[in-house]
Amino acid sequence: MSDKSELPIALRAAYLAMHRQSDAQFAKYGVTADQFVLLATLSRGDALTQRELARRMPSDPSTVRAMLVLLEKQGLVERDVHPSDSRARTVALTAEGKRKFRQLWNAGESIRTKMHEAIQPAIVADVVKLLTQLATVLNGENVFNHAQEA
Amino acid sequence: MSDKSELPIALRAAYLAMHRQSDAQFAKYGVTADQFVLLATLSRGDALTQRELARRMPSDPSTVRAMLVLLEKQGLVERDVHPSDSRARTVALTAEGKRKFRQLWNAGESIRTKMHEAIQPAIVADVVKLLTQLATVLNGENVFNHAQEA
DNA sequence: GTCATTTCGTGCGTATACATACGCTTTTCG
DNA sequence: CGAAAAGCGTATGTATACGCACGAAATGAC
Repeated sequence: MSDKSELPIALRAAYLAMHRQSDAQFAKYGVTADQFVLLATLSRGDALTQRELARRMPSDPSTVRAMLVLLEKQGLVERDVHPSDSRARTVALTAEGKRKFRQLWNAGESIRTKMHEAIQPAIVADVVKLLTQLATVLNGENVFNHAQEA
Repeated sequence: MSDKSELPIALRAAYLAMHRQSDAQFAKYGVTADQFVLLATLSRGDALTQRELARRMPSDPSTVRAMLVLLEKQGLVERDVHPSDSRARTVALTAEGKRKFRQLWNAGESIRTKMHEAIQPAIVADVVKLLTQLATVLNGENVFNHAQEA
């Protein structure tokens, strides 16, 4: 209880449960839970570079590349050369990608609803803030001061 | 905000941050974050079948098998035939596995501490309960009644 | 007792997650 | 201007995560 092991365990169990359910739900539409995350990220900021897309997911650039290759084959995303930076490539949803994402969004509603059933509505915002702080602290930047790091 | 997308996003971000930090921390000892989870689970219930081990992690049996093969090569776990069920195999930590786990536990202390810095001590137990409920609901069993499922 | 069902471990295939190294541009700075 | 540094995408390798199918053993139904 005070061995501090419960929080990591519970976080892992919750995430894996969500991921599994999402995969199962989205499988009917031929995409994975993580592909959904990518499509959702794109739908909220079109024409991102692969790097920026990876940063926002958040995920690894080389992972994102592999996902983009698959999604491109499915015709859901499109990659073009960056207008000003010839190193970079911009990524955007295709028309079909946007359509598919709307479908997926609806298909995922039951999962989002389930998750909100587990938490009292009044504290959902607090939980979100808390999880975000958890991520922030773990990623190294102290919440209270952005100062020195060993 | 009320589109219910923030909670899944925050949960994902928090878990991935924890996983990355754990991997980085444990890499010095030649094991991964997930291998640590497996070793920890074994240390709390020795001589489990592979199935039971997978159930407790929680993880997929075929994933666990792959991990066991690697850990066996490292001499951290040992598999024997089950005394009464010749289909099953029991898994247990070796002496070196126990030693290694103690090392890993200490190495992980900074991460557990970091996580607890992000959450007020008074509500840690609530957060754990909440995450556990999240997992329970997602895994299908309603929290309030264990009744009919479509 | 026999046979259908369930359960256990395994093997295979696909998709993520990440580290690392590499080639190529862009930017920076002397 | 020109060399060094940093940034972007790519390719490869390892470890998870999971579904699915298989053979073998245990369990149930009758």
